[in-house]
Amino acid sequence: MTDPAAVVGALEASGARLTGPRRRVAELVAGRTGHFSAADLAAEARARRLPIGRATIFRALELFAALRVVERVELPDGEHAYVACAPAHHHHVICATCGRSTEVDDRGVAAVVREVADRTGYRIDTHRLELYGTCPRCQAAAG
Amino acid sequence: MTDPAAVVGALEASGARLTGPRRRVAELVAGRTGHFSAADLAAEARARRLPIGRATIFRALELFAALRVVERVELPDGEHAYVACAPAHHHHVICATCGRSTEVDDRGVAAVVREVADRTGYRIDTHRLELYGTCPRCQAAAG
DNA sequence: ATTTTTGCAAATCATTTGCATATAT
DNA sequence: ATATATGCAAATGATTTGCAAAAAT
Repeated sequence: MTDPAAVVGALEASGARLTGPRRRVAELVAGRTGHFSAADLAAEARARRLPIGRATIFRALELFAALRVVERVELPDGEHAYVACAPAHHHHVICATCGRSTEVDDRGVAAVVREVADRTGYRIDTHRLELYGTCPRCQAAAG
Repeated sequence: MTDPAAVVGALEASGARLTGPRRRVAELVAGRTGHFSAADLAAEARARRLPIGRATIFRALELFAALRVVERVELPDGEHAYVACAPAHHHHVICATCGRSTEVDDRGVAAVVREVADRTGYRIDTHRLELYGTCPRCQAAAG
């Protein structure tokens, strides 16, 4: 549950046009707590009778990803999904039970990256860390 | 460039049947240094006139992934690919230029995972770390 | 003999694209 | 006005599936 305004703000800042469909996609994205697929958003749009074309959803998500207000992740089973996020480098922990995702800052990871670079001789430009588990709430529920 | 015998051995150990097509896929996989897609293997099979159906390649890769002799990764651009690997927990550094991949052990990552668990309250079951950069050879080539 | 695996072609699914129209600036 | 974004429907591309035939145990 992000603030839709954050997404809208990023759009304005980027110079991209603030259109109705994009606002609607932003709203759908902001309303999500966990990870979601393009198809999920399309289904919700259909259910809520929001006028947004399927292609537009893909294009909006691509744009949002470029603006870093959304991040594309791969779930452990190989499926593609997106999560809403703050525009800074970070990672996510994803709950396998409810799909909720929580952001994690870079602390510690940078050191790992440095060490890997030293040990392998690679120059490392990017990395991606995804963590999967059970969130506190689902642990309590299962408890 | 893995040993095809390693893949074959894993097959035997798992109780899966050791068939001609699977041997051939194992050989194709073993001959790869970097990451590859199912389509890459299919193309090579076609070129070398190895009799393997497209569906069988997908099925074999799925099996190998379950046996952990291959790992499915997502490249920075979102494409799916596979890399051959030893059946233990580890990560990969992938060269953005030549596609070569190098395995990295878990050192350091475990600590990061622990810290994230502490900070977020999640119980963390799995994680995936992918690193992208330029390998030593390509750095040298680029001058 | 029995069970698993294969190959093919058809089906499915996600994503992309062309293009004329509509909209934001 | 002008550039950009949209919607649709068609195209693409990857992966999956049904099913009868083939091969491994």
